[in-house]
Amino acid sequence: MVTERQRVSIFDVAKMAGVGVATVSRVINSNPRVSPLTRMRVEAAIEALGYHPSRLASGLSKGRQDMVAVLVPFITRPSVVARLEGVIEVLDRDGFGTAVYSVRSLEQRDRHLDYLMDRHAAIGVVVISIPLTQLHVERFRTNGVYLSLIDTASEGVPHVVVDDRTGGCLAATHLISLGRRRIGFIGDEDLTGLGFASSYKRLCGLEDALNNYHLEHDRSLVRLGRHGSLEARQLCDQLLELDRPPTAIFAASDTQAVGVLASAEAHAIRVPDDLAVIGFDGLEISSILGLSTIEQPLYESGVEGAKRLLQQLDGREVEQVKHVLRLELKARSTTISTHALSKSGA
Amino acid sequence: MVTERQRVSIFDVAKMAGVGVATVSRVINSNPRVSPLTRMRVEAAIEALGYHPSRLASGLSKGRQDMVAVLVPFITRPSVVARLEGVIEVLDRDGFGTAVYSVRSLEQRDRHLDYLMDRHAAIGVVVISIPLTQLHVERFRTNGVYLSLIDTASEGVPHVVVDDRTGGCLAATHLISLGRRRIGFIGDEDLTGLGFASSYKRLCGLEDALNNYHLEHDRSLVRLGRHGSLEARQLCDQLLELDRPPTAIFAASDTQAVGVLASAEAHAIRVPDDLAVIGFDGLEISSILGLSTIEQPLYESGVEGAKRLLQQLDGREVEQVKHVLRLELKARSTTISTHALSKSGA
DNA sequence: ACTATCCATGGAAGCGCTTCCATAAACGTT
DNA sequence: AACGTTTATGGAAGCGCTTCCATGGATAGT
Repeated sequence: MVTERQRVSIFDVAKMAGVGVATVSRVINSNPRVSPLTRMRVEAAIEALGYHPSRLASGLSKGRQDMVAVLVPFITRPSVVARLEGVIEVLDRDGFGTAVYSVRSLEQRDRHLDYLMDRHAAIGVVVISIPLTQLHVERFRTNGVYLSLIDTASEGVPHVVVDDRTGGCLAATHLISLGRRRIGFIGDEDLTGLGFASSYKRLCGLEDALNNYHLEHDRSLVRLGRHGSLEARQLCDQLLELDRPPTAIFAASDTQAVGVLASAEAHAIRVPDDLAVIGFDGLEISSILGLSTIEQPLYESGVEGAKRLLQQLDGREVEQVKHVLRLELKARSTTISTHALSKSGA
Repeated sequence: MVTERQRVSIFDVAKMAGVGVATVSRVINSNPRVSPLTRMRVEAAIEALGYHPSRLASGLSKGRQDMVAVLVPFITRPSVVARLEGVIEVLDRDGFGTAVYSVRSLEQRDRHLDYLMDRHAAIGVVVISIPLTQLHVERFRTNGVYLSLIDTASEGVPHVVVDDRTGGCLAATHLISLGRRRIGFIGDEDLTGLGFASSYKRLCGLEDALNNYHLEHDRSLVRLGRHGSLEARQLCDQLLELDRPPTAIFAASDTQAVGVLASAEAHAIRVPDDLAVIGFDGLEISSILGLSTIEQPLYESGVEGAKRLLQQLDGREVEQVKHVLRLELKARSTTISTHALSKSGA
């Protein structure tokens, strides 16, 4: 272990500057009640000593700290990361640190949640895409930990979401309007028990659309599996090898749609002629691949979610508990024939 | 502002259990020097009161805290996230929280670094893919903050890296061995001033390979731009529209290779027949797309990097300051004709 | 000129925890 | 039975900061 230099504390600075600790504290916290001369002396001492205030001590003393926790599932998913980026950016701009807690199981969710309930583990927490039980929410309230939800909702807690069901309907309606009738669906199977619901809601949206057109929904065209391109490709293989394969596929995410595209290619099935494909999310990959998709403002959801946490910290009421972001259909070359499309497809 | 319940402290627990605070502290920290009976009484009181120890107070008192900071550039890049995931996982397993600091500019890098130098902002920091100056490193040492580097190196600081240059050589050699002579390169231009070097090193590797075969390197086939599929596609467009377009392209990352593939498709250029394409990283997308690539263990680099930080925290010397992870050529259908390849390509 | 304010400042009491030290009880030893 | 050990436990002093309160000098109001 390295022999450590004795930490320089506020006391050392005070001594060197010939003032009291209270004054040093005022300087650090930009309290105006310090004469310019004194302030300069203190600043000089801080500089000379290479003093850094201890975040821990300050937090303890103030009874509040500058760390916000973010709970994220499967951090490798591009949609999650895009949201996270928005969160981090906003928090950083306001001087808060972001502690990321990754959860991939119920056990992990509860462990982290338990930890965070402690008022001092984080001043507030942002939850991305993980449904919370009413019990959790209650405990947050009891413990006085602020909470902001992204892509998940809970009674009375500020949350920013999109309408997945309507999004699903939008996607399906697009396919139907293109004359497709046999629409396959590839989505997530929730093996974690965490209760992810967006894939399911999008499927409901698909059925809504079918109903609107008085079309029967062939349940055998629905395939659920682990989230991922590889898994989606396998599921799609099953679909395409059916006696009566679908003429269109709606994938619950762009990631899965990529797998669908790969499967189609492997089966030498032409897209969009023989198979129309649409995804969900609007990841960069969709625009590169010319993948039609329902685009949602991921980054922005993070920004918005973080802002709403900050509002609470400031003691302001969040004016609009439920914030709904809009969805946008991006019709590209996996649903619309290329010659009918402008060159770029973006 | 919500009226807050008075926080329950260790003192309340002690009173309720009829013991001293020291004993409660021992129970919390699983100190064996507590009789089973007393332990039970204390635990009951903790439960009854819903007590949670304050991390801040504990950290302050112990003079160490349980938060590790991770500095990451462009958190949305899949390669960065994969590394980050490894880091988080290991730290979490050891009871450490992970504070993520995203840096996209020099200013941000320095601001975060300044902040972290304070011994108490984080017990240690893991830096991913961001070159540090000798000055920074020095200050870390002076301030007694532990440091572990991933995908970047610094004299005397534990780091885990791959040999990008050799990787580049590997990729290029593969292309050359396939009979390709005019090899284009699409890589990163460092607009941030942060000094990312891997793209450049991979380019050097390409030249090494060319030299090995006594081939001339046509510099006009090198195109650098912002990291991203879209940008890479544009750069590739330029290359493919040349009078003498390249017969192979080495992209500095899979993300960029995806852009290359899109460009080739738009130009109706057959891959791999007319154009062989190879990427770098081994992201999931490469295996889905059948993209040849140089695979590096990203997740593992995070794991390894975090472990080395932990070793330092434990006061153990890191045995091997420089840890080199191996690279692996994945030859798939963008370099090798499909019929010569097994079905899956993974 | 005298009091009522205001301001810059220092002292000291916490914030909630850990840990050193002291104490007393329980144990084993000869 | 007297002694040295070991063990469970409590008290109290910090950890480094913020902030309430008090103080004294300067300023302003009448």
